[in-house]
Amino acid sequence: MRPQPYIAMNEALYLRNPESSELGKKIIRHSIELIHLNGLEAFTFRKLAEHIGTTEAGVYRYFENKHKLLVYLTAWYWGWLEFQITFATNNIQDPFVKLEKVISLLAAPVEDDERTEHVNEYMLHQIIIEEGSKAYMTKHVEDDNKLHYFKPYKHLCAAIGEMISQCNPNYKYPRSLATTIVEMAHFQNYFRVHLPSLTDFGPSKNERDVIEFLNDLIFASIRKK
Amino acid sequence: MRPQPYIAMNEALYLRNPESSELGKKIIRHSIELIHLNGLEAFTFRKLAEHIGTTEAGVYRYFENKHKLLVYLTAWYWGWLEFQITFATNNIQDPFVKLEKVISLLAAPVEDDERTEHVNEYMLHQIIIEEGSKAYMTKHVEDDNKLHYFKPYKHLCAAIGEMISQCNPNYKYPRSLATTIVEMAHFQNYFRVHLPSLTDFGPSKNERDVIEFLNDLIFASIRKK
DNA sequence: ATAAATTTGATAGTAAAGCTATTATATTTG
DNA sequence: CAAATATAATAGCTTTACTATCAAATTTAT
Repeated sequence: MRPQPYIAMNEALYLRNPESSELGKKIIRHSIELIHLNGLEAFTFRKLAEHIGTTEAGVYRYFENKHKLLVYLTAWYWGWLEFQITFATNNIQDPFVKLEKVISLLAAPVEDDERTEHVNEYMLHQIIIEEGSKAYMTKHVEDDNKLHYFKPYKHLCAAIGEMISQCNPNYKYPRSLATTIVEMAHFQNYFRVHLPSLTDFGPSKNERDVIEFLNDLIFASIRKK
Repeated sequence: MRPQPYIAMNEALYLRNPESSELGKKIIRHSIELIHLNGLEAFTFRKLAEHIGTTEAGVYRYFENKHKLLVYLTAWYWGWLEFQITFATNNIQDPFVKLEKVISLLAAPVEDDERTEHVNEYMLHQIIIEEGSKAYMTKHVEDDNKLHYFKPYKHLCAAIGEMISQCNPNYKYPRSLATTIVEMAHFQNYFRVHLPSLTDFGPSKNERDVIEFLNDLIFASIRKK
């Protein structure tokens, strides 16, 4: 019996809660579809509105601009993923096994979670890989950070850092290693697909290779000494 | 006696070679200044033209659009950095020492290279940290890749991968580890400055911490077994 | 069941970004 | 000095990003 995931969202990210109405849920569902299909650059509120069958002004009533919508989607994703991780590692005692599980969940393909009607997690995962870092790679990161936009991401990284410290309390860089795991889970998969010569995974290979690489990298550091 | 660095640029990146005229060099110099100051998002050819004292159309004669200009700047940076690395590791025999030097060059602050009149490498380095991944995180990566836009980046990563293999011919992921070094040298510095809670480097700490983290991470993997 | 409140749709409009074209004037080069 | 090339000046067009207004529809509270 898998419980219904509840993702608490920062209210500063939206003008009207998209989960509270049909139009709002449509905005989420179709923005994921459109960004997944054409990328963030080509995505506009006008195109989204046309796609949904509403008006531009209608979308603007929910989100101030497309950057906030992207941050909303990334925050949602990290919240959802931490929920998955918590659930999947709940009854694992060994922190090494726990961490291995986390690496798998980060680097393996994500399947659509049917419990969340209006969010396609498969597509959202792809969006996070391709556009996720743009959420915080801006001149206004600091402001956004003060408004706690990145809390779910930071919370997840902190949790992973905790696991690392449990594996080896003397390891000096648990948080930096945690962000390395998270970022590299995505970057290596991105390179594997789009710029394969930057990786050691042939074109025919799959995500297992990325997971093996990360396991090798991370546990060599943690186990050392 | 440091030799004059010559950075060979892919001609597909520009309409007119910016190095071939005064206006062209001004475009490079001032776009670096403006992107460094306000970020890529706020940067437009109109503002650049005003800043230089020319017209928008004048800028468009050199670069098709701001994405190609960004790719040009990143390609230039990676070309310049590989030149620095080649020069700095030229008479080092030990591949471990070589790799350590590379990590330093990647993660330490960059000073302006006075041999290059129209490029401020300090600012350009900051731009690469903050905007660099946007050069290949697009829906048209594959097309851009076919036109060899990312050659300098890939060439540098390949060279680092070579060094890793020299350190340990049995290490299975030299190229993925190379991209991990390059990306993390930038990401950890970005997080250190803008989202410090994602790292283990306090706010007062400097780039040395990032270098130590990377050395610890990389050599644990390579030396293993 | 109906009045009040809220949500949505339709329409309009503005400023800036992104890009192209044309012609005149400098400047360089042959 | 003529020819070729580079730059400046101006204009214009489409799209993006965003705001405002008002009417119609739907929900909710009494």
